[in-house]
Amino acid sequence: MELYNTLSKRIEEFVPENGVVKMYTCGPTVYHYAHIGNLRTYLFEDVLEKSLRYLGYPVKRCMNITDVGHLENDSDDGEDKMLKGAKREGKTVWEIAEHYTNTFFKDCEKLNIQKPEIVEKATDHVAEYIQMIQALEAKGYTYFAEGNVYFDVSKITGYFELSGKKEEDLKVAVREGVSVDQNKKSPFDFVLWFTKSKFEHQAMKWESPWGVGYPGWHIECSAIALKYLGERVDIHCGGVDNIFPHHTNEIAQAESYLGHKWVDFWCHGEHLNDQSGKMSKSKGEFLTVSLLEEKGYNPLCYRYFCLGSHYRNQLVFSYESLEMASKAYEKLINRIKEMRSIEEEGKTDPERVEVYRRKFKEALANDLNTSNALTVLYEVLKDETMSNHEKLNLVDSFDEVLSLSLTEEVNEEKITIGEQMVMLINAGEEKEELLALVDLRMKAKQEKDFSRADALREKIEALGFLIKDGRDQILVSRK
RNA sequence: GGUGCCAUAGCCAAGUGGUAAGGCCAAGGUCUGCAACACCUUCAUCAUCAGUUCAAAUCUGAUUGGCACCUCCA
Repeated sequence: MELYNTLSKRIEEFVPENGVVKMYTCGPTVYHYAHIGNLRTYLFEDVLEKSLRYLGYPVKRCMNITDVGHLENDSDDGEDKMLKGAKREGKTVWEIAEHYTNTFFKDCEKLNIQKPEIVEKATDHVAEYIQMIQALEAKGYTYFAEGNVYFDVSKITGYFELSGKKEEDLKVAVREGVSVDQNKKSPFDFVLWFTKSKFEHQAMKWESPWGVGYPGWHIECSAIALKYLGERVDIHCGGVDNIFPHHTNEIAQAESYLGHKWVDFWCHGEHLNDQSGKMSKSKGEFLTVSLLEEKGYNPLCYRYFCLGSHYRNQLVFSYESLEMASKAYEKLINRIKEMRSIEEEGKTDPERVEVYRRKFKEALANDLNTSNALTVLYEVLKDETMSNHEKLNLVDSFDEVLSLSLTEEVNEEKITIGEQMVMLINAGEEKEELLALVDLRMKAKQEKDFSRADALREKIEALGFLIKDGRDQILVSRK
């Protein structure tokens, strides 16, 4: 598989160190709802994991839940995000963390994002952080100033490798609202452990050799990854914003701790933007999965929308685009549903099937070209030399990666009313009622009472079904 | 100020030197009592300029425009 590696800035052949791919993905900070931009990264990671499996690599994946408060910035005047969330909602930080962790996974579920095999909370690993920081301290990579333990960037080389920046080019505190921590020897030094809290009600704090406090915001991922995946990680993912400083600092501390290279591939997902730029929780409309649902969109439309683009391209969200994706997705689903309802004894050309399977794999193996993978899906649907049965086998197989719920079981039933064949798809409990309406409508049509027939069609639609007058049969399917 | 990414039809988007995939929309048509669905047909020379080459959307340089990163962030 070919994958873009942020470390080398190029596409490289990915080969796991030993058989199983050890994959670490930075998880959410659970202080608020995730917006669909946040979710785009998890979507990318989901597709990556599933693609690896599809291509034959077993995957062991770990993700953290950041439930410990991170400061809004590294200096003294930032606000603690968890605490801010708690204040906003009148809950304890622990309640906030639990609530938003749950909603995060619910959102993921709606987008068919599989929960990673290992999910670990930051607050459950304080002992590991302390142990790691102590080890770094013993090796001389840290210093203590004004109550906080800092990582000393000057002690290592290659600090800027991942970000591809030059130290002299980096401006400190260039963004508004970011101020410089005067205790640092170098502006790039970062906090490993805080003991100084200006928050009187700081709820999350722990005993440590440096005093009561809480961990810095880079140490958790490294420590959790080390504990569950061992000393070498094949792929470490996150959003592009994590490249600097989060992942940069992770490399610094983890490799200093280990004394050798830690992560082989760094993979980053680009952001979802709105028309004015990067989507954020504080600016513009707060686009959540629930909001999309409220507006009548199936969350999987959003998944389809993202799959149509490349994970390393910035993608601009607009309702127009979502609408397009939504239509395309519904069409796709209906087309496949219909295919399932039509029995067809076809001739088999195994080579043909293999060609598509190979093309699909090639698309994925080409740095996750999901857009082309979707094209292969459409090619399969269009292929006239294959039977529906074979096509559906491929569709089901592709959906292991695409996860667009293309494989949904169709409950079909053929019923003859008089001379007319009626095909019911997913009729469920409304079956009898539907049949009665279909029957009435047929009679109305025979009597050329079209206004009555139309009224009956509307009734059927009101029940949530579509009726199609085909040549050989009337098709009634759930919308 | 520094750095990086990007610019393909109304929209999304593939393409990485050999003459523009795919999807949505739109238009015309077949079917239909009408409609929906389905199906068929049509719909771009790739931001601009210059260069390299037998050949460029694809390489080089410049220009213009957009976005991002430079300690909240996916």
